[in-house]
Amino acid sequence: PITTLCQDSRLVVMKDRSEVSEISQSYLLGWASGRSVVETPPMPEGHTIHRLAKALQNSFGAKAVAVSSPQGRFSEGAARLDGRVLKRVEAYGKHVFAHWPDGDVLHVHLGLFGKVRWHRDGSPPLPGPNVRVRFAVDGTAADISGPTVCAVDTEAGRDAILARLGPDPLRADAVGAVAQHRWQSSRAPIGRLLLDQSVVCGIGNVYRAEVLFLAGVHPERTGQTLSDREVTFLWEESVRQLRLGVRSGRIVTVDPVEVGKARSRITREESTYVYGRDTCRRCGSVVRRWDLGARHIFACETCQT
DNA sequence: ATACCATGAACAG
DNA sequence: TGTTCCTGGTATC
Repeated sequence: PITTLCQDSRLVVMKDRSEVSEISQSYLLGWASGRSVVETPPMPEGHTIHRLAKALQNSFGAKAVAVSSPQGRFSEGAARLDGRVLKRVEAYGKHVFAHWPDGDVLHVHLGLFGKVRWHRDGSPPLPGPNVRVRFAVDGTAADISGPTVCAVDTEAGRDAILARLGPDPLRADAVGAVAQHRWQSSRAPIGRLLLDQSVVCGIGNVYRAEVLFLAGVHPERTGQTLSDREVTFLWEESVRQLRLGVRSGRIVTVDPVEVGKARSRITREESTYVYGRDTCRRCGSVVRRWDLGARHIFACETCQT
């Protein structure tokens, strides 16, 4: 049997490798090596980043952390932070900020390729050649590779980044009305506005397609044409979906009852109504796929008007 | 060995 | 709008 520790500390036991993909390909690693390894999904959206911040806080907060940069591209920053006590880790949208004494703030953005591998079995393996930064305390290590941003900043720098971000649906202090007002003031298509992190932050390409589907709104609709009811729904559904994502560690936007999976595992293919699909999970119509905002967008033109 | 693709975003013009 | 940067899994030769 293969035993793997999840990021949320659940222990999963699998019979063999074939069960790995059913449970979560990107979350469960280590079956080959016998190690307990957890990995963030590739191409993270806001929910993954909030989970990451919590995991870093839990494992390394209030501890003296060994910080290194095996890859070498963050050697200076690592040397600056190495051995110091990590105060607090927070997430805002898709950004992670790790706060250290004396106003140092490690800013990490995983971007499209960034990934975190956890080693919790007490003997972390040697880091791979692309590990930008490793956090290690006792037997636990977190390896960050491929981030688009990994830099030591200041508290003021962190504040400046927050200032150019829209409200984050996952933050308790988020003001949804700010995003709703921006949407209704814009002539840009709502499908573009949902990816614009200065309007609302944390939503990525999957949640964009799915939240628009759930609202019954076509991605090409101009922000200005959206009713109060529609923008309210879009915000509240973003909050709901992202929270579900934080809880489960994966994006599952379908209603399990609607798709007849109330009691069984929902596979990746079944987890969305339109994203990445050929046909609509609700009505069976052909899903249209095109480019919007330099990304693929998916929509059911029967369900979304 | 190589190509291609992806849940991101800054930047040039 | 197009280009660039970051990585690695899968498909194709």
